Order: sequence, then C-alpha cells, then structure tokens
Amino acid sequence: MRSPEKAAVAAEDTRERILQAAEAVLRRYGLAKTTVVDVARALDMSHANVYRHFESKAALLDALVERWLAAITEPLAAIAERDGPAALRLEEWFLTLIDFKRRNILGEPELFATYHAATEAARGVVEAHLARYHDHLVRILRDGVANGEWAVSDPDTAARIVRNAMRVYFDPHHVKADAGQRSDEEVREEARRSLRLVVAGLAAGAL
Amino acid sequence: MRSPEKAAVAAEDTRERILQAAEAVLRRYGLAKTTVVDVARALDMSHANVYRHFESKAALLDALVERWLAAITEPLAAIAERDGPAALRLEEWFLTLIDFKRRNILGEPELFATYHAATEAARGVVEAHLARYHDHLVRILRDGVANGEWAVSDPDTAARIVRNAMRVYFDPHHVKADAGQRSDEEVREEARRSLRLVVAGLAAGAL
DNA sequence: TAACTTACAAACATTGACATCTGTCACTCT
DNA sequence: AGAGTGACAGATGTCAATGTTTGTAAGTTA
Repeated sequence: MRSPEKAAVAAEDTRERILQAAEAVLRRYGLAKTTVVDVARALDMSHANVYRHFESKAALLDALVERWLAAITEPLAAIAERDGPAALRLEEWFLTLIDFKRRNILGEPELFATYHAATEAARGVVEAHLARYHDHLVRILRDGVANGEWAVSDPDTAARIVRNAMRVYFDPHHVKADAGQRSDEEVREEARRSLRLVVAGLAAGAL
Repeated sequence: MRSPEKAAVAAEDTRERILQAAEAVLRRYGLAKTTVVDVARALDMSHANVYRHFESKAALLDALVERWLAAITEPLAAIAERDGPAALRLEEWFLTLIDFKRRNILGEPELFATYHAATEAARGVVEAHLARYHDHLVRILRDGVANGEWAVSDPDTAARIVRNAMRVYFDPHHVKADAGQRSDEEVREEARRSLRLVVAGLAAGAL
C-alpha cells in the first residue's frame, strides 16, 4: 500500500508529463490537428486517463496557456516592483512585453494559435493576467508621481490610456498584421519613441 | 438612334441603380447571403447585365466601399485643411473619425462586414484612403509646428505614432471587441484624454 | 450600337453519409 | 483507494455528390 502523499506526487507528475506531451504535440501538429488521443498516445496511455487529470480538452489547453502567461507575467512583475526611475521601468516593462509577444507570435505561431484560441474560449484564464498587467502599470505610474517625475490625477485611467496607446506594438492582432513588414529592431525603436511621447505627456501633467 | 451621350448617361444611371440595389440587398440579407443574382432580381434584370456594368462581384463591392470611404474621408479632409489651432483640429479630426467608425461598425454591422471583407480582399481601394489619413495628420502636425504649438522633428513618423496611439478607439477590431462595454460618450471622453496626453508630449517636443 | 437576355461552363457552397473525436462509466491493477 | 483501461454514446469533422453562384459568349431588342 502506497501512502496518499506519494500517490498525490505521482498524479502531479503525470499532470506535468501530459502538459509537456501536449505542448510537443501542439508544436508538431498544430492546434487544429491536435487531439486528446494524440497526446495520450505520445505517453503510451489511454486518452481516458488524460481525462482523469484534466476535466476537458479545454481545461488542458487552459493549463498550458496559464504556464505561458506566467512566463511573461513574472519578469514584468519584477520590473514593476523594483526600484529606480519610473520612466525607465515603464520603458523596460513595455519593451519586455513587446519582445516576448513578438517572439511568441511570430516565432511559435502554432503554440500561439493555441494561446489565442484559449483566449477567445476561456476568457477568465487570461483576464486575471490582464488585470495584473494593469496593476503593474498603476504601480509604476504611482511611483512616478511619488518621486516627482510625473503628475497624474487618476492612475487607473492613466494606466488604461498608456496601455491603449502602446497596444499596436504587442497586441497579437496588430503584430500578426504587421508580420514581416518591419524588423524587430524597427518596431522596438518606434515603440520607444511612442512611449517617450506618452511619458513627456505624463511629465507635463496632461492626465 | 440615340446619341452616344444619352447612352453614356443611361449607363451611369444603371450603375448607380445597381449600387443602390446592392446596398439595400446587403442590408437585408447580409454579406454571406447576397448574390449577384439577388441584386439583379431586385432591379428586374438578368445578372449578366450587372456584369456589363461591373467587372466582377468584387468590383461591385469595391465600388460600394469606395462610396463609404469617401463619406468619411471628405469631412476629415475638410478638418485637416482648414485654419485654426492644430491641437483643436487634431482633436476634432480624431473624434470625427471615431464617431463615424463606431456608428458604422456598431450601428450597421451587415454593411460594415461588407466593408471589412472588401478591405481584406481589395487592399488597394482602402490603402489609398489610409494614405490620405496619413497626409491629413502630417498636415495638421506641420501646421502645429509652423505656428509654434509643437516641436516635431519628423512629422511622418510622428503621424504614424499618433495614429497608432489612438488606434484602439477607431480600429474595427477593437471597436467590435469593445461592443456594448462602454457608451459612446465614455469612449469619446477617454479618447479625448488620450489625445491630450499625446498633444502634451508633442508640445514638450518629445518627437 | 449600346443595353440587355438567354444559355452554358467552371468555381464554389451545401448536404448527408461516414469517420473520428470528446467525454463517461464500469471495470482492473497495484 | 487511487491510477489507469476498454468500450461506448453523442458531438464534431471529413469527403464526395449535388446544387448554386459566378462569370462568359453568342444572340435579341430598341
């Protein structure tokens, strides 16, 4: 008889193996052609067992999306929380986001299609992360006000406006439409200028 | 025997009647269910005759799109070309664009679907108008520099950046995603603030 | 002779029979 | 007692036949 603890660890491990197999299968076959049966076959198990560990195919994809979102949300949180001039942090925050999104969208289109499909389906998984991004921006804006860099009366609205102003540079819709038109370096440079414009507006107390 | 002039006038008139019938049929049945035969039937003519006046179904839709684009491009051109403070004209230019787009996208979704489908297909028809919008913005920016409101080293890049910053408020993709979330007045107000931020940046010479 | 029609070919969309996939359940194995 | 299986129902996707639409050409009307 095994202890319940060991069993729980084994289950966690299987969950993880399924996620890794799912990621590999997705990368190989693409979202449309990936089935739960394929994922199970890659691990030499029955597809019914996958359903023991994930409520549904959607839940499995959501879990994958969750991991990818964490991979970007963590570095962004670090930038939002550290010390230093707010303008610099704001710039680094956006450039990190832009680089990450462009790498994912243009570099791993199949994986990204999954992320995007899940975004449409399970809004909840993604919205929690969007709320975090918003919090990051609010935090940087408040810091910028506190140390005298900027004057902002309503950081909440300001965060939304700044994010919207920069959106073309990281929103999948625009990134895909732009694909191949301009180099990463050109986009980065325009994004940097765009942000300088916004930051100058913040410094002038326009919000 | 009719004079060739009278025949030409009659042809122009038929073209116009076909366009109006096409618009009516589209509004009634939607883009997916509208056929050239339907349009012809609405005018009691054979569909072959429609092809005498328009090279293809795509050309017919393009002509419709051309008319809709002209309806917005003209008022925008007027704002870009008139006198007065550049900041005021820039604000009115964007608010006019935003109001028009939102009315069309949210108010006449069927017609807008046609516009959008034609946009994807016949990139050329639309790109000419996009180039005009860009020219409007460059003109307003130059005027703002000339009369000392702003300092802008490269109006071409600046126009692109300003347009991108305001894009969420008029781009069909974002307008549709936003549908019903916020009132026209709330969106207008946020757009106005966003533009003030940008204008303050221009005044500070950030570009 | 320009505006229009009828008749037809080729491209495209719809449908329905068939196959595959998702999700469940009673069961075995360790 | 929880990880895993095999067999099955219902949902979803595929594919070939059938119908509809686009686009053309030869002919008719005013």
